[in-house]
Amino acid sequence: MGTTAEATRAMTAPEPKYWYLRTVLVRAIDSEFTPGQVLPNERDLAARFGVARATLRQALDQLELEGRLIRRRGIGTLVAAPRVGVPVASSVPAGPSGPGESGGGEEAAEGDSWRFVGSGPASAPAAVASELGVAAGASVHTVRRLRVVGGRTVGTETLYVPSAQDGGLHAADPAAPGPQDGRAPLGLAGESRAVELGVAEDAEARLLERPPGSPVLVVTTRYASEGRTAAVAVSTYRADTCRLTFGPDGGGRVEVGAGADRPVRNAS
Amino acid sequence: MGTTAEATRAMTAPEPKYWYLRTVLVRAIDSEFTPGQVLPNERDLAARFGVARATLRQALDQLELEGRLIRRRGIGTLVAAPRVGVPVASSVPAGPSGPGESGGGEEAAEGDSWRFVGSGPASAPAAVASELGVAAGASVHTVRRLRVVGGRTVGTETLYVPSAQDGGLHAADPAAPGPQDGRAPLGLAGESRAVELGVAEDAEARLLERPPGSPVLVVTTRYASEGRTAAVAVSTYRADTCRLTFGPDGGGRVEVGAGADRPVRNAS
DNA sequence: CAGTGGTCTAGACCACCCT
DNA sequence: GGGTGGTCTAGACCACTGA
Repeated sequence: MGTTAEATRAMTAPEPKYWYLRTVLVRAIDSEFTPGQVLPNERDLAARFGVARATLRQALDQLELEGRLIRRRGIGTLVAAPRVGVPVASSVPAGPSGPGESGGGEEAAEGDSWRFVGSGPASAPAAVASELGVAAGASVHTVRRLRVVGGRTVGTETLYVPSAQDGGLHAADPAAPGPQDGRAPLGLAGESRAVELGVAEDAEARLLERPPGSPVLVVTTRYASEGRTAAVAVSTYRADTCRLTFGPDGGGRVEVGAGADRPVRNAS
Repeated sequence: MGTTAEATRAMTAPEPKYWYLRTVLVRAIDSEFTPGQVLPNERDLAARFGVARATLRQALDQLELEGRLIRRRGIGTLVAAPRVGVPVASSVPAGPSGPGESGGGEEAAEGDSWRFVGSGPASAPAAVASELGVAAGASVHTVRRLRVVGGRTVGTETLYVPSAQDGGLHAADPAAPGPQDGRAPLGLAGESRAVELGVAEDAEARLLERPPGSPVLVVTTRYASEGRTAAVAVSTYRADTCRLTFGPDGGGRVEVGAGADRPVRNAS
């Protein structure tokens, strides 16, 4: 019984203990726990599995990275709810009954909005400068806002616009407190996006209510106008709680718990 | 001298050592090293900074997660090259001079293709089943392929198609070895995608030439036909080396080293 | 073989939360 | 105060690489 796992562990380059623990914990979480429930504390778990606490923590680190667990200092380790689907606008005009107050949501936990934080001039970071085609360190106009879903801050966004063109674009200032639609800031067409993994720096971590170093999904959006990049937005989303959704249908409404619960990656 | 950092460390909830180390290393990497260069070994670095090796490793873990470092057992710790931009097709018809052989790339390191791995029936994982609207565990047709960029395997993809409709769709089998275009498999419109963070399981880790538990970007694509989901594809991309690009322009060609080197996330 | 990163241990102290 | 997760240590052994 259960010899399968142990046999695997014995031969062919022994599986690390922490990876084995992760497997066991995944099964336990999926079958015997429900979201919000607290797991036994780390010292107990380590003792129960007969490993050092550091080894157990290595397994928990994995599960937290996968968004299956949430660890809170002073509280305990909780089973996480499925990730919330966060629409990343895709040039889709806000449909009838614009989002923000939900127009027929599937869950109670709606409420998708942007919260204005601040704006002002700043010297363009290297990457942004090259993207905008301005000199490195040149002064650009920035707008900072937060993405709030279901009362939780899940992301941040900084919009960079060359100071020169500010006048023309600022007319319909996109990130002002007002508009809560998921549409593209600025009345521009031809966006292109890139998504990659990053970690939250100090200031950002505070905004996202996470410790520094927490994984985030970094979305870089280029807004093109007349063939040139008119603005760049850099957004970061909590990787633990967010599933970014793209495309025509995902462009408007927050999905929570809808659709697949977990990414699937076991063929055969 | 350097009192700034230490003063910060002293007051206001002392910054963890590993986070401070990360900051120092980031600066060193960006200024004094070039991609491919090897760092001093962990024991030396730890001694140099006056910390335990485990603490230093915590800092290196962060940097590896950010894609700034690559650690190879038996070799050393290398400075990573900027992430490669991997186009995620967006229903854009392959332009003239279809991708695959490059039609005017900006770098020599081109070569973007899919490599067929295998196909066959499989019982649908829960999440896929619900997405396709079939019974959990129902038999579905699967196609597995690898994304190869510049000779390196950077991603995997598993396509799930309900067995019932197989006949009709299979006519233009999309994932067969032949077609190397970045276009959507199946001649379907109305895709929608979701991106989230995951970790590579054992089999997948081998395909991606990474240890189990490595972070991956999981892309779930729904292919709609006549308002219903006709197929689901689950792709995973190495989070350390990939920057996923979306949109009209990013839809065809691999960017490497083009554009921004690093995501920018320091407004102020 | 020597050198590297990967894993694991046993223990300590700290920061935070709740009662 | 008592319990929790977060950080850090000093040391050990293993697995892999390359000469």
